[in-house]
Amino acid sequence: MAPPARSELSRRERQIMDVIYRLGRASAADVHDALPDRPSYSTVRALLRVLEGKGHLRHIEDGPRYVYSPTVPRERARESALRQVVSTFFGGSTEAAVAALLDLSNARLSDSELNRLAGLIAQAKKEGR
Amino acid sequence: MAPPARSELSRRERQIMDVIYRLGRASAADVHDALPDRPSYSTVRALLRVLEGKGHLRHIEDGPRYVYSPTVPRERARESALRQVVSTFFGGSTEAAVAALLDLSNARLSDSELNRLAGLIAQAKKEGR
DNA sequence: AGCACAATGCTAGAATTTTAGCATCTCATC
DNA sequence: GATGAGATGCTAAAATTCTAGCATTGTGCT
Repeated sequence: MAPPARSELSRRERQIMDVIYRLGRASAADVHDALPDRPSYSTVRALLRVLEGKGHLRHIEDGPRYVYSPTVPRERARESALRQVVSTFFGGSTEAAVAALLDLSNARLSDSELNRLAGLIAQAKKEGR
Repeated sequence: MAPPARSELSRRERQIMDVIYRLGRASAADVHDALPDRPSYSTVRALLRVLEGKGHLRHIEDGPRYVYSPTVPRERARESALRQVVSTFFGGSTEAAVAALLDLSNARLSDSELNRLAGLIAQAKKEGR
């Protein structure tokens, strides 16, 4: 019953899962609005049903409409996503990935953010992790 | 002629691109070996040709065989990948993403790695970025 | 109770993706 | 220069994905 790995998702399925992770939870209309190359509303609903059938999504009823959310919580999903990126693009080096993140042109971290990160690193060092 | 966005890739295409980014460059046989649910060798070659046609890959001849490499260099591709993850799973917060990376259970950064990162952060602070 | 609005379920067809087989070519070796 | 191993190109068909239309159901308002 475990949801298939993300790498098993088809193109549209992936796009939809991304939208839902971005929004946290979403109605069919929300997904429809956010999707690139918007297919018909009807299509979106069909895909949501497929994703639910495969165990990627669940829904609750909010009045007349369904609100979908991922079965794999955001925190776990993003952990996998990070691992995937680190392994595919950074040869497994977390350090290199962090460095690249700090370099992202649109990153523009504020001083307080940088201070917090410095704190996290200091702590990691202390813990001998 | 620009290669379509990564989000446009089909399932197998994506898997193949991941393999090639992981390896840097790869022959059809390399890709075949690394692919999950290994399809036939012939299938892999067909997909490589498709990806080349779409502008994602190029190849050079190495004696009798083709060696494929991405048209978008690793550095640019990984930047996009990071942006994508940050935006989808971290609400656009680079800080949160870095914190999550440091937390990855299998990360185990060494002291020297942590020191280097601390240096990078100090530098970012200095540069007022 | 009746009506309009907005949602869902289902189903079938189009389009794309994925697959494998077969013919051909090249390189190294004998 | 003939042969075998291993590579590629092409093509057609299976499988999956994607799509939209239509029927139905439910909600809230008058």
